[in-house]
Amino acid sequence: MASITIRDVAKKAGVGVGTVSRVLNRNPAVREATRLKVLAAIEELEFTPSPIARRLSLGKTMTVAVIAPFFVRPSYVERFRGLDKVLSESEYDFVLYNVETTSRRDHYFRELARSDKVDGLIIMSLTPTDNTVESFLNAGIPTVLVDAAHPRLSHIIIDDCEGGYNATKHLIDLGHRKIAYISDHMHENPFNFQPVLDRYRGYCKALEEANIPFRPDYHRQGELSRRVAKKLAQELLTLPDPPTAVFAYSDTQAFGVLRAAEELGISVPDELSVIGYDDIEIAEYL
Amino acid sequence: MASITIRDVAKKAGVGVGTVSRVLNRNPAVREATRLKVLAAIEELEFTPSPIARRLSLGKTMTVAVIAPFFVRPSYVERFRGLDKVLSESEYDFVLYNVETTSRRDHYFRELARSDKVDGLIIMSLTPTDNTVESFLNAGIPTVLVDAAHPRLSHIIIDDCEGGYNATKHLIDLGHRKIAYISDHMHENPFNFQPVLDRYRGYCKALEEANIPFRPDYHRQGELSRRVAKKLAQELLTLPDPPTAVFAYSDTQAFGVLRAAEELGISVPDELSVIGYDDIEIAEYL
DNA sequence: AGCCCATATGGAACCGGTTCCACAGTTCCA
DNA sequence: TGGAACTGTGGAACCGGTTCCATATGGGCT
Repeated sequence: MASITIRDVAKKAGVGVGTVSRVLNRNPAVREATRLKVLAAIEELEFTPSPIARRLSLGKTMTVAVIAPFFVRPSYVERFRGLDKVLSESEYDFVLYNVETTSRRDHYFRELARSDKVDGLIIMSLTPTDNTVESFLNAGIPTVLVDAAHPRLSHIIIDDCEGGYNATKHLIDLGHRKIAYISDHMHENPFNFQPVLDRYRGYCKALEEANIPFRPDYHRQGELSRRVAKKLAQELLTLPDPPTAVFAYSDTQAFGVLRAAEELGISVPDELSVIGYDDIEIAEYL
Repeated sequence: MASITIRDVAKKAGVGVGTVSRVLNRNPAVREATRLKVLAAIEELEFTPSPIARRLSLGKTMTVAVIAPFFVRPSYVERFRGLDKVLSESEYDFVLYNVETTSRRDHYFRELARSDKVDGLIIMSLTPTDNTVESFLNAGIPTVLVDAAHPRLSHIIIDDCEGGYNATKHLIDLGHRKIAYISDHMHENPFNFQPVLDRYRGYCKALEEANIPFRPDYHRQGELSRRVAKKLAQELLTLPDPPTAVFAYSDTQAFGVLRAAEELGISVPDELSVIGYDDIEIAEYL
């Protein structure tokens, strides 16, 4: 309650505030005897330093922000686990900013470009504009993009074009020629998700290499949900000339495809090959 | 960068710092003309107030902490979405503390009992000791438990005993008498998860009411994973007198049961009834 | 003994807000 | 016309740390 400050400790230990601060920060220029006196006072008063005051005088926030769209999706959750693992061993907190609309995204981008709001920024699957990037750089905030790229920022990306290519190639190698692709929306794609475009490019490239003409009726787009994917798969599988294989943009959608096949009495993998993407934990069920 | 403070604004607008602060806080005791002068200066200098300094002088942290075990599990992720929805509309940030070991839990409990670390605390599925609760109350930190209870704290719980009862009763009503239960570990249960014990009690209660004797060989415990649940289900289904229905503690485990049944060529639901718990999103696939 | 330097320590100033007290300027009524 | 009451405003003090400068102390060297 009535909080105990470094000054109380200093008084009790009969030293100056600077000395207490040095003890707290493990500054070696403190005589052992003094250090013990201070530690005893800290112990006795049950003093713990105020992180906020520390942040103010240090000019650091000890906070890393993570901006991610749709953070309930399994592939993000897995990444958070990794972040947590590293950050929980450090002094840093991590604050999650979930983005579900472009206005929310822009809001956070503006907000966090304040140099004193966060010390570091991890942005997932969102590509900031040049102006926004400029504002991060000006504010001196280290920023890393994951699943997105920008020439002036560090980034980690998956080669989704290669991934889409490999998935499609695999189906071709299995002997398929009629390969459909169910993807997320490519054009009304509010965040310009790079992976959506890349996997599609990979799909086209693999077809082209195998001299299989691209069939627009084999490419369906829809919201990233099992329900919608199931509907799209039904459309595909009831075409006069249905595909023999389906490449799904995400594992979630692959489940929808499986469900549709099941309902239509089409056996997987005997009559239809299905391939997903992401390898979320539940995928093991397949 | 060279950050702009409220004093710079005050000088530029030709007013005192108190007035600038009042404008920022929408204090009505400021004459309109003055307010406009201040706003113009703010605009011109591109001033944005430092949240940390604000927190220090306010003595509030504007932060809500959420402590949860195994936050990658779908049922938690769904809850975070709800938290995010509310908090993102407020001025508060939310910081996630993931607990995977008891030492981590105790660490956070100790750490966060500092009155100046967070303004509020949400604890999921973990039951703090009386001493810990005392420390939260002393520090004046509003605390809410979710999926756990304590006489001195607000809490939200699911009646897991009732849930376990209903699930089991449903199977009994379908005509089953040989009902197995696959649960999480009940005794080497590091966090004393209440639901684990309650669902079990509900299961026993339903059996008892129907005069079905409890059979220890029908109750298997194991780690909360599909893989382990599958193994346990295999054991159950290959008993000399196998159950005709399985109640799984979680949906994740129910998937394991389905997988085991499939591999053994046992058809669900014709030859075996399976019921899960939680209704995570993927469960719809069933 | 006298001087210099290294080491330890005290404490004021600072980080950038908020708050509260004091005071100036108006308004209003006796 | 004097003064009480009210409104707006300036700015010092404060929140609780860190940092840096000044000073005290002690040892080693000539």
